Amino acid sequence: MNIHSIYKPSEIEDKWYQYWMSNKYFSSSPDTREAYTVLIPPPNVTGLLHMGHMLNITIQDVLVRRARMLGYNACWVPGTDHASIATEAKVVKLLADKGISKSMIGRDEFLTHAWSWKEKYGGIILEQLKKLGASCDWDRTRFTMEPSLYEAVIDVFIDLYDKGLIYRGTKMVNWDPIGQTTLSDEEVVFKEVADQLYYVRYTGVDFDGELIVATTRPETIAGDVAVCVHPQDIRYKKFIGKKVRVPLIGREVEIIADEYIDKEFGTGVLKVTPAHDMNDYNIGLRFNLPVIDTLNADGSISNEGKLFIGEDRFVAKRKWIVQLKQQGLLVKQENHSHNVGFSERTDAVIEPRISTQWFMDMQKFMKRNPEVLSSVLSDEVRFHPPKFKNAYRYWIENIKDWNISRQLWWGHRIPAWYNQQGDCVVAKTIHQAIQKFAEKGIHLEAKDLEQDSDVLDTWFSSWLWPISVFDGIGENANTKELDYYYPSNDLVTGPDIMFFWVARMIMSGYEYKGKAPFSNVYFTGIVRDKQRRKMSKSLGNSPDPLELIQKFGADGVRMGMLLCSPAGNEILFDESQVEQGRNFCNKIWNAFRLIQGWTIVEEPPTEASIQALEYFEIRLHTVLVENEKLFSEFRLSEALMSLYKLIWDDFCAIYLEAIKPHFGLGIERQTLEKTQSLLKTLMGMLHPYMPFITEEIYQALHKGAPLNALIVSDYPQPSKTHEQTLALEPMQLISEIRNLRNAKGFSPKETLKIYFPQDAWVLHKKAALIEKLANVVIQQSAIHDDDSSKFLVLLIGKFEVSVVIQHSIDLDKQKSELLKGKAYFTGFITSVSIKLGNEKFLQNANPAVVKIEKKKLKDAQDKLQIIEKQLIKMG
RNA sequence: GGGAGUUUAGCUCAGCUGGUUCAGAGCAUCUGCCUUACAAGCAGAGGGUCGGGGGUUCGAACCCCUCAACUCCCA
Repeated sequence: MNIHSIYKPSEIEDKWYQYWMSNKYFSSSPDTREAYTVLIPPPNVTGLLHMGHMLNITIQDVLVRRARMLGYNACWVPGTDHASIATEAKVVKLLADKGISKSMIGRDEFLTHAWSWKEKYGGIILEQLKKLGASCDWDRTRFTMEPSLYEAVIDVFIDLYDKGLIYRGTKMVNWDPIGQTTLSDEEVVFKEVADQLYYVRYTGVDFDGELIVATTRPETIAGDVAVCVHPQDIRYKKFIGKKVRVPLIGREVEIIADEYIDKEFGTGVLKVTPAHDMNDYNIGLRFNLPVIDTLNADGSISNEGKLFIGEDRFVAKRKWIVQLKQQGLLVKQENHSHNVGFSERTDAVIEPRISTQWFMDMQKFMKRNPEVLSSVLSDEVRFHPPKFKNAYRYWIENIKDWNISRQLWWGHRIPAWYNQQGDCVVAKTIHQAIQKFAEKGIHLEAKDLEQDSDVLDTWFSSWLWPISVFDGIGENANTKELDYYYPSNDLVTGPDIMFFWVARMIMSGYEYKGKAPFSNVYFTGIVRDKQRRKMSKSLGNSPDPLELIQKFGADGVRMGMLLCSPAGNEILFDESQVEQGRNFCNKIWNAFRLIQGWTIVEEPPTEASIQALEYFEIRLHTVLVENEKLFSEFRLSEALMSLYKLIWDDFCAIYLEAIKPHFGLGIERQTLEKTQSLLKTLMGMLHPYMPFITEEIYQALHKGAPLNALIVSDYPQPSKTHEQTLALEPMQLISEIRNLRNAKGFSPKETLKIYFPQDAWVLHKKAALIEKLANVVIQQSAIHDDDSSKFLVLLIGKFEVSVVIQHSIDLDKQKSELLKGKAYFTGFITSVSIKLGNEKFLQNANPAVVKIEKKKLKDAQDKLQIIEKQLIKMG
């Protein structure tokens, strides 16, 4: 058989993906088996596959494929998220390039453009996932804005409104001047910014002198309605109740006092601008101050701003500074760094802004659903790693009302209707709205009504994902599928959306299903480059995932990503990791080639084959048991590593080398068949991680006609008959003989003679294996030669192994090595003896520990004795 | 400003309730090998005062205190 010596993933990957798809192996429908459900964190329709997805999807696929092989009815639901702000921004830009604005074309036409954009680009990311091998049930692909999911969101809104959990209110909210919409608190990202602190003169009106106010935002001075000092501040106590003049504007405002003021900050005097700062707004409420909004929605100065009207806020800021300087009103400026909020989506600097929005009353919601917190604290919903529980708890305990309206068109339109007087009802259709108005005693017609023009926060749809993908919520709920698949099992996502999404899914789960939507949440790390920088488009430090797959193969990439990504840790991506994955594929490929190339002879298995098999089966059993435990703890990378070592070291380097026939000879039938079956088992164990190469080899071993494809065959189970422990001495002996060859420069081709005593039964049991792997011949009788220059002695456990040497050896070096050993064991014996001589140790330590210490002492004494005997022989 | 976490080999990380000869793994490095599956390979080796200091204990990488550095979250 002629198989290429280099594994070529591109030649087989598409073939197997097609095969799995056409055989419907990914699809799931309810049956008598137990369900195993995973919901994809829906990527944005605007998104392209990046390294974060690669990691995330790989982990999910490993879990899903493993569950499928374990006999669960595995269901992995894919889909995408409409991403209001991001998508709308893309479409707006696309239209702007053609000279078209939203207001020119109106809502309906804009949405037509948005939909066609979605149709064109929205599916790209899902196609990319297929290249990675994702075994999603593609027939179940959902989109958060498709009709039934849209309807579910609207129904939930109405339901929560009717329950009194949603209200409309006027509050200070986060305003994104670029997206021109409000944002929830979670969508604001605070960053440390190096800025200037400006000291500005406010001259007294009814007193001589002035107050100096330190501010970072001179452009909002026009909105000042007071200045405020601390009531206990002796510097300013005398001015409280007097008036100052607002610089450049001339407005007279009062000097008020409030505990909120930090006496140490700046001059201890704060200018109060309720329209543009959360804290100022609160002070304004306490003192019943007016609100002067000096900014427009797009961040330019409004008419109320008096100066530089229409200029952008940042331009206006510079102009204000110049003007203040010219008028001698700027005392000084100094460097000052502070935290500034940015829009998560558009990166615009957020403006606090008073506006009327829809909110969800979270305090009330949490009172109805205390399990949202308790389930996580009690591990009913387990976080991996658990350290994220703290952050979750803090967030829930300090939860703020959720601003759910967005001033956008792309999204779920809020089902609220207003008449010309501004009265409002919440209803699914205009007809129902008319009816609800009628119930209030207001009679009107459709033409008198207008629907709220805003849409809902994207997360207000994603939080229903675990239920809505099964059409399990809303007026037309069909609970047949939901009852079977809900709750899902494991959720894999990044810690950055713990509040946005994970927490809220738990909320909707309890509100609508009375239980959490999943049992495990696995938080992946954030993928960074070697310099610990986040992977980002602007830095250009992210490799193109598809190119990576092209170059290293999907299996190689999957393995590379997984090897270095324990749960919750950051993963520092480097191409060398994927290279390791590729090399591993090649190794497996060549093991397969070797086996396929053998010719059969009708002979019983050799001793070496039998012994190698005994060794390997114990290792196999151990790793299978180990893997079960590691999987239960979501320690995927460790499980993979142990599998890597099992295949590379135990299977290839030891087992295959031991059974390998000498050149020109054939393999015993029974050994070959056993070996093929072992390789099948290994392919099964590895399949969840590296689906393509394992399916290829598995099928080839079955000559293309297996009973079941590997993807749906049984996951290997540890056998009960291999509980014995692995005797390490033979392996140690092999390794020491090889080491000796290396150190002394003996050729691996030269067969050495060795001898070990009859009572060294652990070695005798593996005699044939030792002979083959170490290239030695074991002598049956002791080597009688007083000339110690003719042989070397190795200490294996407590057995002396003599190696006959034809070459002259360096006796002094040999002796000094023995002396080193002597010193070590003498020291060791001393320290253990002291421990065992210590009354307190004997009293306090666990008896088992004492026993172990005694054994350690005995072993060390034996070894020391052997070394000493050796030294005496050498003279 | 408040909170959480991290610090173990050159790099990325394991190390469970303090006790096996416990200081580990992979990668990288170095040495020797193109040995008939694989140089994307084989056989070996070296490498760490477990961030610093103090304490508790018969015994500390592990528990406590303190200092330092880094990361994340919240305001």
